[in-house]
Amino acid sequence: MTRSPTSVTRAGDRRDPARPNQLIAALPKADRNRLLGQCELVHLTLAQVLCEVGDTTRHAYFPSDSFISLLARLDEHHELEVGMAGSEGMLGMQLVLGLRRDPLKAIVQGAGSAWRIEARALALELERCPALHRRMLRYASVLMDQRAVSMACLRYHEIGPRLSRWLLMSQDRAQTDTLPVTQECLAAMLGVRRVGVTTAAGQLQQQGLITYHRGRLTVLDRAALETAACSCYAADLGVYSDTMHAKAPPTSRHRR
Amino acid sequence: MTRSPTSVTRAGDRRDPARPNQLIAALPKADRNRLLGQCELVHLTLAQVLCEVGDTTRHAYFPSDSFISLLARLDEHHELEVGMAGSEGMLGMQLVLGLRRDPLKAIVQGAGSAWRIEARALALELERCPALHRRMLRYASVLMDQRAVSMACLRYHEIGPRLSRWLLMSQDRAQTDTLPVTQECLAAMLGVRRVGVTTAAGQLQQQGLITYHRGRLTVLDRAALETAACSCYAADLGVYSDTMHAKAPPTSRHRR
DNA sequence: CCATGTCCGTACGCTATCGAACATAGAGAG
DNA sequence: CTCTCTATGTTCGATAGCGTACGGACATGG
Repeated sequence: MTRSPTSVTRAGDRRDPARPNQLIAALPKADRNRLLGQCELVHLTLAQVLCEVGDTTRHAYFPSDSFISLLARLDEHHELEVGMAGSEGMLGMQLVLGLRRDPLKAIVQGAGSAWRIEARALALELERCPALHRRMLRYASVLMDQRAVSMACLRYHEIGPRLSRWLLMSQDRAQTDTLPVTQECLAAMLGVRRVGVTTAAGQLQQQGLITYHRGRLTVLDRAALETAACSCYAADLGVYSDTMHAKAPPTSRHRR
Repeated sequence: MTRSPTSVTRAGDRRDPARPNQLIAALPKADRNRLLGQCELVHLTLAQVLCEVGDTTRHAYFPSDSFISLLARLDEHHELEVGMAGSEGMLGMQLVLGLRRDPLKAIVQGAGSAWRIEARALALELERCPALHRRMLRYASVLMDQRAVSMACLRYHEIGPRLSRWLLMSQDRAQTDTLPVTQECLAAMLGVRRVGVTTAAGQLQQQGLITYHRGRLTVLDRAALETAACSCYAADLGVYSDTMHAKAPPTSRHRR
């Protein structure tokens, strides 16, 4: 069950093999090791469903080179991605907030490995380690703020820029230029028709920013893609950076 | 600065004069009184701006019979309501999460009173009172989940049902049938044109569900309005109820 | 009583997107 | 090698909502 954190990295793909989860990596060494000692390393396969709305949460996941999409469902035909979790984040925030009911559907969008910890073990660690708890709560704040940004984005931005943003966010988390996504899949994430994706992606391809073929999409010109994306991509990064690196306010620690 | 919590209720309007803030009311009596002792009662006036994005948070607010809209801004002309806070909630969640930067713009949508506590005092109380902290974190979870619901709603539901939902949510928080809102204001909240509101509200009025005139909108048939609203209204209530009343998971308290 | 500003109704052209359907072609299985 | 499935491209009409603009009704205050 518990493995040494050094047995963690996996060879065989073109990603940075030493990439840790950023929520864990920045912890004090003792806390980090104790937490990792409670985790097991699991491999997440593409399209794997990690949880459905209403499930009882068994584990939290800290992706290293995998990443996960969080989906809200209205009904059969209407679902929408409301967030992503890669090495910068986690799945299972509800545990940090004291709850054990999965609020969203989670599917693996990028195959790879992740640290998995049991709900109970995480709860114990959170009690035991204030630094961990503080860091997770900051990430909760990031999630809320990013969700607000995404709401405005969803309302006011068009498919092309939103698609570009999605590709950039995915590329950041997948750490690879080639993403295994079909247009059908992209349409579901963005909450638009596949035809809309065909049009938008076709334009990006014509401009030489991306290329794709039967479920393999490759980013060719990342800089140009950043220009094509809406401002929400940069906003998201800014929120993460500002929030996670903000100075602690007075009395949020016993001394400062 | 500190006032007796019994000086709190105000006469002179048609709302339930004894309505407390629900986040505070359910606390153990000692904790509740200590918290209220740190609060001051303030009157919030319609359209008052409580904070802008990026401000340093000075206070948290616990509305009693007032309520507040939370707005995300992309630019001058594009803003969007991403949440509401009435007696069921609070403004200033970032303080609970260990941050002092306002993530959203907050404006008073329904005049009335609220308890206000200084950022530092709240932080101290949160450390001192685990029950308070737990309860606030649950509310954080509610906010996240409701935001996910609202995202899907924004994407897939039409103006009419969304308007109906907004009116119901406002009525719940205002505790009155008549709301002081113009169509211009509704349009800004929903992220649509005023003309779109004119059409949708006109239909609701024709059907006898509401009536309005120059900035005063009255709900006539609440039951019918609930039918006209999208499912997200009920979903929101369900999320709040389920989350706030959920049993604590194992080890989220030292004993259970 | 008039002037001004706010609020609401209506109208016009336009576009992004929808929903559905059909055609083509590559990839994988047998 | 063929067959089948999946991914992609294309087309069609329909529509909800956009941006803009104008006019009328009403309230307020001098």
